Amino acid sequence: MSDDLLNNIFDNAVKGIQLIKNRKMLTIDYVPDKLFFREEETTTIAQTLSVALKGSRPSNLLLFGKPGTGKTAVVKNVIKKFKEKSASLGIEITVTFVNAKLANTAYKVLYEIAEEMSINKLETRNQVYFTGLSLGEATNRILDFIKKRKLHVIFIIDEIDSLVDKNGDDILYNFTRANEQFLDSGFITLIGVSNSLTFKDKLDPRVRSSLSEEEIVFNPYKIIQLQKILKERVKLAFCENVVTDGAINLCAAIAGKDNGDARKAIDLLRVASEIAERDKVSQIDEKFIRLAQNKIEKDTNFEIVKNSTTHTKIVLLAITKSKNGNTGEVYEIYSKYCKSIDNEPLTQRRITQIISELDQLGLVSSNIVNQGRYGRSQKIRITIPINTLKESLKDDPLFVTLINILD
DNA sequence: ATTCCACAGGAAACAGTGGTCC
DNA sequence: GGACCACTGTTTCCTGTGGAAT
Repeated sequence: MSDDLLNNIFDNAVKGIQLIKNRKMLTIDYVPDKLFFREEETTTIAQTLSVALKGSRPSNLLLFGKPGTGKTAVVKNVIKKFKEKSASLGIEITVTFVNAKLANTAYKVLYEIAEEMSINKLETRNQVYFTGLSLGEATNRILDFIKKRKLHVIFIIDEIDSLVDKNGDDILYNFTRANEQFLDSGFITLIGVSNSLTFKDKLDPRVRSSLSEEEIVFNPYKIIQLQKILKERVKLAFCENVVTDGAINLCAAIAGKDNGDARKAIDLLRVASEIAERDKVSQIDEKFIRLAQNKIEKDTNFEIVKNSTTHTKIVLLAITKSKNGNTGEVYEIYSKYCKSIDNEPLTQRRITQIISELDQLGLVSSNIVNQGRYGRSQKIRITIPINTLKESLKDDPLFVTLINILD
């Protein structure tokens, strides 16, 4: 191997090291203390919890805000400090954190809570199994565990709106009601984190009044705040003068337009830095932010389509081939394609549902149009590039022949 | 004013799967 | 081993919708 080649490899490696000095600062979920600029909200949560501790009574909280507004990060940070302070006062606090979107059924939420409380490790009987128990039995086992050990518990339920939407508020009702029985020996505090302000309307009035004791709204970050957040991260993550002011401003502007999503801003910066590294460029400017934006969009769409079910993929093909884009026509084409690959078509009702799911994911756009005498339908059109669709279907053996219709 | 179209979308039920309990 | 439970994906049934046609 020639000296030149070796020199080249090591020079590039050094360049890479010079570009980013702390990768952790560019991961979305890593939120360093005091770097999310939510002093007011942090104070309110901390004060509410202090009151709970002083009075040894529950003090439920609801946090609202669009994705990427720092709700989860703030609450995790406050709870961490709260736990430390309580421990120094000799009070043990048990905290469970469950994301109701990931644990997407009521039972899974209970199971996650039980796991976080280590019920299955600490108990030899009355464990909360992965499945097989009724909701009531699982709830009772958790409550018995709390009662027996006189615990002070904080349940944090992230994306709580998703839990209520799908499963109603039974769990929340049981926990808020159970509290009345445990007040003498401990308390259960519920902290709900939600993306939707209107989800409260779906709650039982008793749950609502109890859960909404304190509500905190996280307004979307303004562009200027996003710039501040990015500048702090850049200072810690990159070497000096690697990221231009223009790049930071563009990142903030793009994320600012998208509901003030700080997560998106940081993600853009991370991907831009990866592209710059790959291209062996030592400075990140606006051009790389644009490239990152395109890459993120393309990658997301590609992954969604690739991991979709066969029927969803056929629906996407049918939409691309539909002239008018109305539901009837799409369904007709879809059925034809199904038969061509020996697949029994699903019902139109289910296809309507799939189209609406695709709409929510941003892969297609659909608008309801009323054509009077000619009925009411949707105008559906595909929003991702045909090439992305083709790429993501390429490796699916079922689509070997069907994919040719995209040419 | 009424009818009618072509659906949208909610609710309930069902089938199949994978688990626990007694 | 049968009763029971939860979950997912789906079907079936049904009501609602808004504007052109009559």
